[in-house]
Amino acid sequence: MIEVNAPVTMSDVARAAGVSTATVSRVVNGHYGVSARTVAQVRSAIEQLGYESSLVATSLRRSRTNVLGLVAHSFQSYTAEVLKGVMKALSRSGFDLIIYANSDLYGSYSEGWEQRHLTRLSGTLTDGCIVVTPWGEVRSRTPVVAIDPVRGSTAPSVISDNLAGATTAVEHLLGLGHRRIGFIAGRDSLASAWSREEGYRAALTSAGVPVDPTLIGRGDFNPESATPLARVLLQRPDPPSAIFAASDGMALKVLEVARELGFSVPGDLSVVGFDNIPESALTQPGLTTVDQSMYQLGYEAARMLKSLVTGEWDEPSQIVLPTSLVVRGSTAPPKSATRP
Amino acid sequence: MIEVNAPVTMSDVARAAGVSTATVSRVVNGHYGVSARTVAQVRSAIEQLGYESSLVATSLRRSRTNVLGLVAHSFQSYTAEVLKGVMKALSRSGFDLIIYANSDLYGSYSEGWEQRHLTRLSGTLTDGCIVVTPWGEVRSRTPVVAIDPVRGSTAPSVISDNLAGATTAVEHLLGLGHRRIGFIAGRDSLASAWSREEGYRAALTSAGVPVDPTLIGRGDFNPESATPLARVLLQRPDPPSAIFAASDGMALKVLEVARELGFSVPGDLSVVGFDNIPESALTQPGLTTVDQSMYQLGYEAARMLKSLVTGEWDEPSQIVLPTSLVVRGSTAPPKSATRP
DNA sequence: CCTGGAAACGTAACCGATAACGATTGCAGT
DNA sequence: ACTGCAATCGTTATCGGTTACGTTTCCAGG
Repeated sequence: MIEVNAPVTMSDVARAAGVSTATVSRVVNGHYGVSARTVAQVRSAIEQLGYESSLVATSLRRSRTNVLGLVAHSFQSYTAEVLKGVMKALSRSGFDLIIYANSDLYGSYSEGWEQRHLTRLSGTLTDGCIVVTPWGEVRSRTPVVAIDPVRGSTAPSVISDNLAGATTAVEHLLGLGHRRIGFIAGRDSLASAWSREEGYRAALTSAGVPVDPTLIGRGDFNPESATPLARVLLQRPDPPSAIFAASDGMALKVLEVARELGFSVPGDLSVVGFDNIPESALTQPGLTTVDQSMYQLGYEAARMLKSLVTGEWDEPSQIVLPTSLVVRGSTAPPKSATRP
Repeated sequence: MIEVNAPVTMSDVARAAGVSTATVSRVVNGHYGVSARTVAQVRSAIEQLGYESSLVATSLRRSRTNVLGLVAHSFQSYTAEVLKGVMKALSRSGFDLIIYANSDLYGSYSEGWEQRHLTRLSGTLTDGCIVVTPWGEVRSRTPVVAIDPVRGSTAPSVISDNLAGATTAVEHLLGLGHRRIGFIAGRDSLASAWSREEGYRAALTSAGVPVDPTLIGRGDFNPESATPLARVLLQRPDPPSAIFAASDGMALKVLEVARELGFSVPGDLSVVGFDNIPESALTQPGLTTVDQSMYQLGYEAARMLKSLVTGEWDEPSQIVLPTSLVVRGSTAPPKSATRP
C-alpha cells in the first residue's frame, strides 16, 4: 500500500514550464529578474505538479532556512511543557520548528548527544537551536539557547530561579516544624541542580539547623535514580521527617517508596518536589512542589533564539524566571512536632 | 557571542587523514574495501576533528536515513501525549525522530499543511512519517501512518473506538436522568468527529430520546471554536441540562462559558468531554470524560510505521484502540430530575 | 618473470536546490 | 541602423555527502 510516486523536483517543474531550474528557483523565492509571463507559467506548472521545495536540498545550499531546532534527550512531561511554550512563541513568526529526539535513551550515544544532534541539524537544517537540559557545553555554527544550562555556562540560556525556589520549599518544611529534612539532589553538572542544593543548605543554615550530609542522596533528575536513594533514607533507624527532592519526577518516586515501606504521607513523612509537572497534581495526596513554568521557559527560550537568529537581540543573555511554592497534601507538620 | 567555527566536513577529515572523501565515507558507513590501517587513520582524524556527518547531506544522497518523522498541526496536550508514546515505541530501535511543526497556525498555509510538511520531509529526510489529525488524504513516497485519520481513509492509521466511547458517555448522562443533552461536534472531516457524533445520536435514539438538531453545535476540535457554541446553547430560554463535547479542549471551554454565565457545574449543567487530557483532572470540578490513550495511539502508530519502513508488516493496517469512561465531578443528575 | 584477479583507493557524477556569472534579448537614445 | 544599458534567463559551480566506475597496488599461481 505504499505510494511510490517519485517526488516532483524542481527540474520537473522547469521542464514542464519550459525554463531552467534557476528560473524556477527565482520564482519560488520571489527573486527579482523574471518576467510576469514566465512567473505565471512557472506558477501554473508548480500548481499542476504539486511541487513543494525539498527542505533538505534547500538547506544544504542556503544559509537561512527559517527553521529553528530543538533537541532534547528524552521526552517526558518536562519537555512536553517546554514545547508548548516554544510553539506559542513561534506561532505566526515565520519560523517552523524541527524537534530532533534520539531513541537511544541511556544508550552508548548518550554522552554528548546534544552535540551530536546539534551538529547534524545546525550544520544546515536549522537557523538556530534550543537545547533542553544539556549534558555539557555545546558549540555550534548557529545560535544556541540552553534551557536549564550546565553549571558555569555563560552561553545564552533560560533558567528558573532555582535558589529562591528551593529555599522557599525548605523554609516551608521548616515552618511546619520539620528539622530532619532529607534531600535528593539532581544531576550535578546542571546549574539548576546545584542551585537547588544551595537553596536547601541556605534555608537550613539560616534557620540554625545543621546540614547533615548523610541526609543528602545524589540523584540525577532521572526519576528512577531516586528510588534506591529514598529507600536508603527511609530505612535508616532515624529516618528524616521530610524529604525535599530536586525534581517532581524524583519526588513521585519517593512517594512510591514511602508507600511501599509503610510510611503514610504526610503523616509519617512530608515530601516536596520541584517543577510542578501535571502528574504532581494527580497523586493522592497531591505533591507540594515548587512551580517553575516550563511553558514559560520554552516561551522565553524561543523568543530569545528568534532574536538571536534575526540579529536583533538586546536583552541580557541569561534570563531567570521566578518560581512559586504550590502547597498540596504531601506536606504537614511532623508527628512529633518538637518545639525547641 | 555566536560561535562561528566553520563546521567540520568530510573533506576536512579526508585531508587530515590523507585519503579521499570516498574512503572516509566508506569508513563512516562501515563499508567493505578499506584496509585496517586506513580505517584507523580515518577514525583518528574523525576523533580529533570531532566530525559528525551532516544529516542533510546524507539524506539527500541516500534513500534510507533511519529517521522517522512526525508532523502535527498544533502542539497541545493531545500531541504531547502522543509524542511520549511514539518516543517510547522508538526507544532503542535505531530510529531517531524528527518532529516538524509549523508556526502558521490558522495562517494561510493551514490548508494542506500536512501535505506540505510531508513532502518537504519525506522527500529525503525521513524514512516514513506519522501524521497527527490530518486535514485530508496525503500522498508520500515513503510510508505514512495517520493518527485519527480523515473519514473514509483506507490508509494505515490508528484510531480510538470513538463510536463506543461516545455512546458510553451519552449513556452515562442518560443514566443520570438527563434528557436534553447538547453536543458540540468536532471537525467534520475527521473520522473521529463523525464517530463521536454517531455515538451521540445512537445513544439518544436507543434510549428513545429524539435528536434535537438545535442542540448540536458544529465545532472543529479547536478549543476556541466551542466558546461561541456553548454560549448559544446556554443562553437559550431552554438550555440543555448536559453538554457532551467531542473533545476535552472544547469541554473545558464549555466549563468556562458556564461559569461566566452563572451556571453551576454539575448543579445546573453536566459536562462530558472526550480525550482525557491531563488538564481535565485539574479543573474544579474535574471533567468527566472518555479516556482515549493518546500515549497508546502514538505508541501503536510508531510501531506500525517502524514495521512498514522495514517492510515486515503483517497486521491489519487500521488499528482501533478501546476507550473508557472516566467519571469525575462535572456530571450529576439534573436538578429537576423528571422520572418519566 | 609474467599474468590475472581481487583488494584498496581515487575520480567524478549525482542527489535537489541556490547563486554567481555570463549570455541573450529588448528597447531607448542618438 | 548602431550603441549601451537593463532586464531576463541559462550555464555552471557548489553545498556535503554517497556510490558507480575506473585505476592502481599487491600478491598468488603458472
